[in-house]
Amino acid sequence: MARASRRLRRERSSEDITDGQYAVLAVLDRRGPSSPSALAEHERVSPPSMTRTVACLASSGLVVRAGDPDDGRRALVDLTDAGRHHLADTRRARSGWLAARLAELEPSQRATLAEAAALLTALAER
Amino acid sequence: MARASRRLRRERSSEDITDGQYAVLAVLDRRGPSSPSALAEHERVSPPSMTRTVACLASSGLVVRAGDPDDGRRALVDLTDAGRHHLADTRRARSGWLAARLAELEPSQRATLAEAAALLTALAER
DNA sequence: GTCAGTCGGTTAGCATCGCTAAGCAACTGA
DNA sequence: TCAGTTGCTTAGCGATGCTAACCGACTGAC
Repeated sequence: MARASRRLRRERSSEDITDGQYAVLAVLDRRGPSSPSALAEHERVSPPSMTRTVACLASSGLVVRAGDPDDGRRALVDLTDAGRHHLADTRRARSGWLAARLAELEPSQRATLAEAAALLTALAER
Repeated sequence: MARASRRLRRERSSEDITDGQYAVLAVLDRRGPSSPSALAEHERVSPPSMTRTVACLASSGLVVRAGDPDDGRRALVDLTDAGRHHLADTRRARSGWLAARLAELEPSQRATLAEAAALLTALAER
């Protein structure tokens, strides 16, 4: 996994958004506004790490932080329109190399990878 | 993959050897003495990064660097006895959590993960 | 034989990303 | 009302990745 991750990273080196930031944008897109701690738990990262990631996205204008009206401690992070567009652009850019590699595989091999991804996701939640 | 990696890392946080260092020890054990550049290529890492990893292992006495008698530029990295022992210890320590999680899966699911690992290894080599 | 170019490895220095410790403000319950 | 908890952030460290630049050893053309 580590070797594959490093190999993949090489293909994305020219992008202006990091891996962790992209993951957060994707989660916000799929799940809607989320609190920093919910994002941290989902990504299996400590709250301070998520604070930093969110701060970076916010300073780029891709997300906004809003206070929860019911609980002054709580914050809610949400995508901006710029964030949504950026997510779409990044998705397009990232699909290139990996999609080409996946296309070279047998359908059953792609299925194996998909199943393994689900297993790893479940494993990460233990 | 990123989430699973971070989850796994939590289980190893108390160890005295890092992930990359462990990987290098394992490669040396399996393949025998190797040059830094061969190690770097295998791990999909830049030569300077591997230099640092090897230097750290060497200063811990787990590997030794020897010059190639035929080519003065070349270096060969090899395990010391301490390195071999350390590798065995670390292997034992690391197997705990993951082995327990894997034991909870169906045999077919473990097979899926094994196949996926092979596919990812091949993918990393492209 | 020599000297320019290449090659393997390293050093220097930077960015990112993970963490823990500690702080602050908001909430909660005895 | 006030002590404890909770959610988030700030501060600061360590590990890991990179590129640029350097050095000594080799190689090949002359």
